Amino acid sequence: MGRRKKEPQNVHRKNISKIAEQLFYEKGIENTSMNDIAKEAGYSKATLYVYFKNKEELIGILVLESMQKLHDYIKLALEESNDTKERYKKICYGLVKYQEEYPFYFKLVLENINIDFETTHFLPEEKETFLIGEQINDLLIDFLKQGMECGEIRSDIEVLPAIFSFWGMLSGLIQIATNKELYVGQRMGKSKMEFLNYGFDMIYDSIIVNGKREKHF
Amino acid sequence: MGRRKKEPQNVHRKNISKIAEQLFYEKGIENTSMNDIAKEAGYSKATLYVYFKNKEELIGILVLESMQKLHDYIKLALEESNDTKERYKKICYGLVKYQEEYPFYFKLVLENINIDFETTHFLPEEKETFLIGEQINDLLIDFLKQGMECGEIRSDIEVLPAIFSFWGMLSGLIQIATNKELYVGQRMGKSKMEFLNYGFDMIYDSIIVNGKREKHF
Amino acid sequence: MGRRKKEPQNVHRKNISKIAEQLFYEKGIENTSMNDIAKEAGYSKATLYVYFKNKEELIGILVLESMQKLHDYIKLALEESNDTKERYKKICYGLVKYQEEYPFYFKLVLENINIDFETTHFLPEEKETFLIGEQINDLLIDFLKQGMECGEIRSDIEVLPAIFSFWGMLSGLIQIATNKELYVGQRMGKSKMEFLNYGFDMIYDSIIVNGKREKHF
Amino acid sequence: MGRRKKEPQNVHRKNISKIAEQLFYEKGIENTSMNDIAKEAGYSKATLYVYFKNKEELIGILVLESMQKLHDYIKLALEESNDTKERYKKICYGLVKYQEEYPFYFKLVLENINIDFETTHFLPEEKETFLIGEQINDLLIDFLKQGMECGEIRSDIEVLPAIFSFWGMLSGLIQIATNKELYVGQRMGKSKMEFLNYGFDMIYDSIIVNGKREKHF
DNA sequence: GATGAATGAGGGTTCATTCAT
DNA sequence: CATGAATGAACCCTCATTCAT
Repeated sequence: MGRRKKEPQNVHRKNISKIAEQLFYEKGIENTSMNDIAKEAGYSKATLYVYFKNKEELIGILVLESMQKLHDYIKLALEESNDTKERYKKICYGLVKYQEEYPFYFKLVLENINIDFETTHFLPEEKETFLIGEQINDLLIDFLKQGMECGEIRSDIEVLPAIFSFWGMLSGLIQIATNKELYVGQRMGKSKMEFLNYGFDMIYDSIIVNGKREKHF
Repeated sequence: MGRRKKEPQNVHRKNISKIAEQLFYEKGIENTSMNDIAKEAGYSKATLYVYFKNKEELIGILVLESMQKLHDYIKLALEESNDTKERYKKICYGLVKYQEEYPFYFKLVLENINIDFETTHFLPEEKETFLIGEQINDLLIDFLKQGMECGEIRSDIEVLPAIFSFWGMLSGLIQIATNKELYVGQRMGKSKMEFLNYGFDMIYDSIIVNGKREKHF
Repeated sequence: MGRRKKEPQNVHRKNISKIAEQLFYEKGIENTSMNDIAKEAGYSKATLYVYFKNKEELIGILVLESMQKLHDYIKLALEESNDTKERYKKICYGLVKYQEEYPFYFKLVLENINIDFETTHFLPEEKETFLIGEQINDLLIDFLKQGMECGEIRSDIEVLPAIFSFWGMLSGLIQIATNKELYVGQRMGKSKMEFLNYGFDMIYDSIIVNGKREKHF
Repeated sequence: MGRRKKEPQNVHRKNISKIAEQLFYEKGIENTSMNDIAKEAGYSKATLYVYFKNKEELIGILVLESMQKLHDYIKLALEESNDTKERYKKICYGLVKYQEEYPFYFKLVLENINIDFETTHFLPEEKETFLIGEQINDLLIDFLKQGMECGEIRSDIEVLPAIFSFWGMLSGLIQIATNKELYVGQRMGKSKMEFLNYGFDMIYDSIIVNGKREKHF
């Protein structure tokens, strides 16, 4: 293969990380070799190491980028509306969009937000990752508080536990919706989005004030 | 080393899979080599291949066993009480117990229940795994239906979607409770179990009939 | 290639280390890959790792073995005679023999005897290597002391510095005799052994009591 | 980065070889990559290949340079005095100085002087290296002959063998003094230089005429 | 002349698996 | 049945070197 056209560094990094993300998602990190990534991306194995110090850094950067994206999605969702339920749904959709765009990151992020608290050794990227995770939490805390202030959300809710429960439930829901999309379609006659909406509403019901629950569907 | 005492096949399989399970838990599947398992279990590496066709089969069987345990836990949970909320909580605790006992498979199972619909190639164990998954679903469907019949659970609920939502939410919750146990403790002053109870109650609230919600905590 | 005949472990280790020694000597440690060794020895690369934990261990064991051999040669030399000069020459010949039999070790050993004093981290082999090095020193110290007692060797000599000077001179001499064998032959008309004897005598002259020097050659 | 100022070729070669020399010393030739050299010297990796055909040539030139230095040291030593012992000691100190300045090449040179006789392939630099080696020999031959003429050095000595023995002994001595500096200090209470002087005197004793030996120390 | 970019070849090491016994 | 022994294939990573600009 001939030499590559001169392109800005960044293009190559993007090329590579894009492919890496794909392969990591499809086969798992451990089962994706640098060789695989190189071949699939059309570079030489050695070239990967020109753009990334090692596999670890490649992963770290992937996670970091994805966290940033996730943060942006949620921030945007909250800015688009003032109505609590609408904002909630927008957040959910943001999460779904994120999951669809960065399926691999999705899994990773869920496993990593804040977890670094327990770790003593931080790579530079990991530190940043942790910070963005905190920012996302702050965004959600604000959302919840505002919902409570305007009387839409139950005031007996504890903010932090609720946020974390949210995270767990929503991500679990999205995960299952993705993994079993076909099954859901065949057995329930629901599209992934329909199923998700059902679940999102279930979750919302759990936090709104008593009188506001609607009959679903 | 001399030959091993003649013991029923099954004993050896159990010995091996027990150790494997342990190691998989401690170090992850990818980071546990057949060598590790053999050494720890006190067999020769080659002997592992007498009892298991390959690593994949070993894993498959482990997953299968764990699914069976999960099924048993849930079945037991449902038999222990007739009160809907109690049964619900018992199911949740069963899940937690399962997660603690088979932390490693927890994720695997979540990704595997039913998903095989989409797969063309089935190992024998995978087929069984799938069947047990179905049985678990059936158990939960019955639970939900009975809850609706006795007027505790909202009747406007669609059974199948609700079950799957449950799965997603509960597993997501448990996952996060486990991954962030330390964080939860430090920032919320809650133990893992306290946090989980909070979340379980949130979820339950979403399915019970309107008037029955209690103030939490 | 078919499977290997069953031979005692030790045979394989010897096979491998023999070849390794050869290659290390010919091309240097750094320029000899495990692959080279494997190919030359007729084993698969992976097989090397059955018999040696890694390259480092292979080297370490090589050094250790060679030190042992050296020790034995010197011990033998000292036991063969009681005459100081004879013993001295026997030691020299022992060194030469050792150099010819283990040319690679020769270099290594010279660089390693005692040097580990300066190192903080010891591999098990390194410790042993060091100990054998000390034993060799002790042998030589005894020899020198006995020579002084019987009035053959100058009594104004400081034992330890003399031993170390010996080491340096003798090994340097042998090294050059080996490296420049051809040159020595062509330019001096001397065989390697003749040249060495010349040098050995020079060195001996420096330690004997004044009146005993002979005219050389 | 902008282009480099136009400077005479030679400056760049010096810059590079200076750094290379340093790194080779610190980490060894094998463990010093062209990358390391380039970075440390502030050039691009590719630029190194503008000034040196390859790593081998870079090393060759370094060796050559060092040989030249050694030659100069010895020449200077001989010019500084007419007294045989003084000249001898000056030569020794010249060698020590050389070893300290070019520790890494010391070994290389010892292995390479004249050895190329046996080699069929000569790089241009290697040829020169060989010639300087010869010149050094000539210097020493003259020294020895003059010492014999003035009655200080034993006349029964064969010049060429003695020279080579010298080389071997002195270099061996210096090598050991360097490798075991710490050990020598701890066990003998001697500085490297004290130890070396001891050894140098021992060697000198072996070539002077019988009556002139002094009691040492 | 100087360099950014790229790479083929190879480094040590591990692993799941096989086969003769 | 159980295993010691062996290995092909793969893994992450590094390096000297080249080439278009």
